[in-house]
Amino acid sequence: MLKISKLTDYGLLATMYLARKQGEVVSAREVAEFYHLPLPMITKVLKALHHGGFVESRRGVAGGYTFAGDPTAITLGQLLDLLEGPWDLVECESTNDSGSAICSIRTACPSRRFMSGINRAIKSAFDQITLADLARGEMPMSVDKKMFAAMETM
Amino acid sequence: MLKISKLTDYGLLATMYLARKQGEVVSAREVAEFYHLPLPMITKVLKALHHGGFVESRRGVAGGYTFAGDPTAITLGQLLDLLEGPWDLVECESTNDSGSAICSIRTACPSRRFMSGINRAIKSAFDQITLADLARGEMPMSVDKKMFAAMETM
DNA sequence: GACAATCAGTACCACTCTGGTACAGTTTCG
DNA sequence: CGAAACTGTACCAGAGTGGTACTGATTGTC
Repeated sequence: MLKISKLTDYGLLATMYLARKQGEVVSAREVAEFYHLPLPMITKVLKALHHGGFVESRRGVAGGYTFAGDPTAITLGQLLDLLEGPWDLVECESTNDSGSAICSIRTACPSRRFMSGINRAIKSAFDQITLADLARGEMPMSVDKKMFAAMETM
Repeated sequence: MLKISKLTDYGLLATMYLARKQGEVVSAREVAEFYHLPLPMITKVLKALHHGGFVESRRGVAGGYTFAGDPTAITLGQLLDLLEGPWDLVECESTNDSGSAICSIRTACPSRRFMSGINRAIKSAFDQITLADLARGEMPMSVDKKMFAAMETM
C-alpha cells in the first residue's frame, strides 16, 4: 500500500518530541498523552528506539527516555531503517534469509534497473533529512541534488 | 512495509511489455509466460489497466490487449494511481469516505507539514517518469528539478 | 453451428501484516 | 515496601495480499 506503518509514524513523532526536549527525561506516558495515542504503542516504539541506540532510557520512578544525541547527525533514513525494517519498493534487490535474491527473473527483468534507481533516489532523499529538519518541520534545500545524484548512478 | 504490491508490480511489467510491442495484440498468456508469473494475476491486472483506459482489449480467438497510446504521455504516477489506488506515506492528508480528515490531531501534528512535503516530492517524481522511460529502463535527467520544486512549496 | 481461445466479472481462501492489548518481570526512588 | 516506570514476551482481531476458481460473453476457425 506504499505507506509507512503507524508504528513507524509513532516512532518518528516520539523521536521528534524527545529531540525538542533534548536532555530532559520524558516518560512514555507524557508522549502518549501529548499525541493522544495508546500508551502501549508508544512504549513499544520507544523500546525499539532505545534498542537502536537513538534514545537513552532510565528506569524507575521519574524514569523515562532521553534524547542526548546530535539531531543533525541522525537521518530520517536511519530512523526508517530501524522502525520500518529493511524495505524496498519492489523485491528486485531484496534477499531471503540465506542471502539469495527472491526474484527469480531478476537478471532478465526489464524493470529492475529502473525501479532500483527510484528506490535508491528515495532512500537517498530520506538520508539527507536530519532529525533536526524533522523537528523544525522544514525541508533542507540541498535534498534535490543528492536525490539527483542517486538517480544518475543507477 | 513501504513497498508497492506485487499486483502493481505485475501491472507495470505488463504495461511495459505491451508498450514495447506497441500496436500488437498480445494475449495475457504471452505476458504471463514471458515473466513466468501466474496467468490469473496477469489477467486481473490487465483487466484493471483496460478499465483505466491504458490499454485496449479484444476478445475472442487471437484476442488480447493492445497498447495504442503515447508512451511519453503516460506517467508512472498515473499507473500507480490506478494500480495501487490512492495512497499517502502517512494518513495526515488522507480522508475517509465522507471526506473529512482521518487524523484527529492533524492541525497540531508537528510532522504533518514535513511528511506531506516528502509525500508530494515522491509523487511529483513519479509523475515525471513516463512509460517511455520505464520501457527504456532509463531515468529522465530532469526529474530532480521537479522533485526539488515540489519540496520547496511545502 | 460447434468449438476453442480469449477477455470479463465475481467470489473465495489461505496467509501475512498491522494495530492494539495484556501481563509478568525488573529497576529506581521515596 | 510500594508506586512509577521501563523490559520482554505473547497474544489477538481485523485488514490486506497473493493467488485460485468458476461462470459468462465474445470472436475466429473448421
